[in-house]
Amino acid sequence: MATIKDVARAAGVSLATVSRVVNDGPKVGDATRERVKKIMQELGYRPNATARALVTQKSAYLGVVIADLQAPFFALLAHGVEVVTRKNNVRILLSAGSLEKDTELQAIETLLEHRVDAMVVHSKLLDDETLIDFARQVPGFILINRYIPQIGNRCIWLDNVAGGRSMAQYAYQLGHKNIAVISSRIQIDDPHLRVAGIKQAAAEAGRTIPDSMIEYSSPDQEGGELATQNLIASGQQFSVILAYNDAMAAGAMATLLDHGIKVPEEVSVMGYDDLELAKFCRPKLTTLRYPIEMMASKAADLALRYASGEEPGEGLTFKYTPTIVKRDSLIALK
Amino acid sequence: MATIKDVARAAGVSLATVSRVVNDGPKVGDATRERVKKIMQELGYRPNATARALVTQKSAYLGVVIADLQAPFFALLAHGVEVVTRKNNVRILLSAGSLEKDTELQAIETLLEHRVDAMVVHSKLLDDETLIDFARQVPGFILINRYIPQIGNRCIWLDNVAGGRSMAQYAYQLGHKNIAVISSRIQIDDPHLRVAGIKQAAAEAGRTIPDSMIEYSSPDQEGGELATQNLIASGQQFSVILAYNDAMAAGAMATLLDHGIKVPEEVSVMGYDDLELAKFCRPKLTTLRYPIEMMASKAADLALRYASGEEPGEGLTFKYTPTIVKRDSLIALK
DNA sequence: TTGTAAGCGTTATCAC
DNA sequence: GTGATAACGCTTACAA
Repeated sequence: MATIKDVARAAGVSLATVSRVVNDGPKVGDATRERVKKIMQELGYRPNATARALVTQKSAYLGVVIADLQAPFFALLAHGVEVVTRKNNVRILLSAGSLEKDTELQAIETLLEHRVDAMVVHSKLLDDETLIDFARQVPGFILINRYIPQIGNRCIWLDNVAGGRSMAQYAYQLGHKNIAVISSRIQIDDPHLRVAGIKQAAAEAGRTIPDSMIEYSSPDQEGGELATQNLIASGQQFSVILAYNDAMAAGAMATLLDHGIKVPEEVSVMGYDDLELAKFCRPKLTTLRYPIEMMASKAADLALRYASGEEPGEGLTFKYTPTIVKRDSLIALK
Repeated sequence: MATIKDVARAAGVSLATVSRVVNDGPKVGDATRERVKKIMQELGYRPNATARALVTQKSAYLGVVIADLQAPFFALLAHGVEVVTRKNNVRILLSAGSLEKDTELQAIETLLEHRVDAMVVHSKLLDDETLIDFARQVPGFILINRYIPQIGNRCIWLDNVAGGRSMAQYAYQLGHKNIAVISSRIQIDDPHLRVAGIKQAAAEAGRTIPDSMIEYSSPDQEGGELATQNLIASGQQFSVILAYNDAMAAGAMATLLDHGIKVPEEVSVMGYDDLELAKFCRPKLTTLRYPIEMMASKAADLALRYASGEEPGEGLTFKYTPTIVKRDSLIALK
């Protein structure tokens, strides 16, 4: 592939001049400029971004660390980032960490070796300390879906307690008394926070949710089915199931239906995330909207700005609160 | 950030020695190796991948060009690539092209400026010529979802004609006589090829599908709804709708149901893609499986191998054929 | 086993 | 306006 040297030679000018032309620099004669441009065209010259990054000390890369592109949730996250990188003429360097501590660390380290200017990191397994450390090293380091007080202005996160709380509040408000919960057994904070929110709302309503009404399972459709089977088998009475996410909710609905229990007439179901499937399953899922795409865009925007020298505001915080999306799977209790 | 120089100085050795340690090179004394490693640790040294790429002339990047991470189809494609890159310790550089000719070109050019070793490109708008040109320039250039004979061994593609054909064959086989089609109005080849396949099967069955039974609309749920409304409004008789993709099929089912037409008892519906939503919508969608993830993995694998010098076999071809996934939306006509 | 030095393709600081 | 030339951080012959 042709280099700047080849172009210079062919055009009979110096490297410096070609460089100026490439970068639309000032102080180049019109005639020279045209000539050089023509030669670049002919030679199919493409400036080497790697070399450029080396000398300018900025890569124009934004690193993204997520678990797995297969999950629609992460795909949406990545898309939110992509939209703003495209606008800023920055490239995305992708690292999937597949929900293991070492892999997550590895993913971040690799990105750093590639000297990304900025990064948007989704990490649930690394310790606060490690993450704080990275944040101190890299100005453009932004955490998404996690809040660490010491680096609060580098965190974009969803208030999961508020989320759980508003789910339960809504159910109580519609007259439901016996709430069942199907949560995730994955060892991260989110499930606990959401359940805590639910319990808080129960307490505020002068009620309690017994532990026997809370099932933990894998956070997918199958997990939702299993959890719901357990709930039904236990013989307990409930008029609504609050799910950890939309997939589990869909699984719950399928299982209820299989048992001849009408949704939402006999038992209502509520999801969490508002992914595409919430609109496609039947009945359409009433759920909590997780504005992950918007949050990811915000994260990318912030990462890029901090990377280019902007100082993070002191007490700044970027907390998002999920909102209820009313569809057909949750109705008032008669 | 510490450089190799800093490490060398602190360890009292030369650059070369440090470099050898970093690369697990041979001929380094054990004592020296340990000392250098310790210093690297202390200094938090991270080899600069950019500099390394410059001198070795290989970036360890694989570029991916897709339209938009928001679409589950493309997310799956990206995931298929990611799985392979992770295994090969290669990084993904992502470029979204959002279905515009210039943007697609731009995306490829940018990737080339970053000197990706390999690339997996989804391009529907660029001319054959342009693409052939890129393929000749870059050994690791692989096209996905498109077939260009001149560079057949660089193409991973789905046989859309066979796809359309098997949809219609299956419908005829189940006793359906009047087939309606809802296709995509996007100006790419795929819709035409699929419709051609459908017509071919019709001809083979001694039937024809009048143009009035083929509706073109946007390839999403809304488009499916619109197309189906038109079909119903036209007053024509049909017992099955073959859709361009799952989203349109879901839209069709919704509209049929809204009109009090039972699916599949009165009208059957068949999708194309087998995305997640096919399992979540009700009735569950009978559809054609598009093994995009597997195809993407194959593409990445191939790209990486060609990039590292392996010669593309001469007559090699990588054609995939979609298979029918039987669920609940399509039944035999009584 | 270790060190020296050239060079990868750029940009940027000086001169002229 | 244009041209030398020194970096940028690393790898890799070639010497020692």
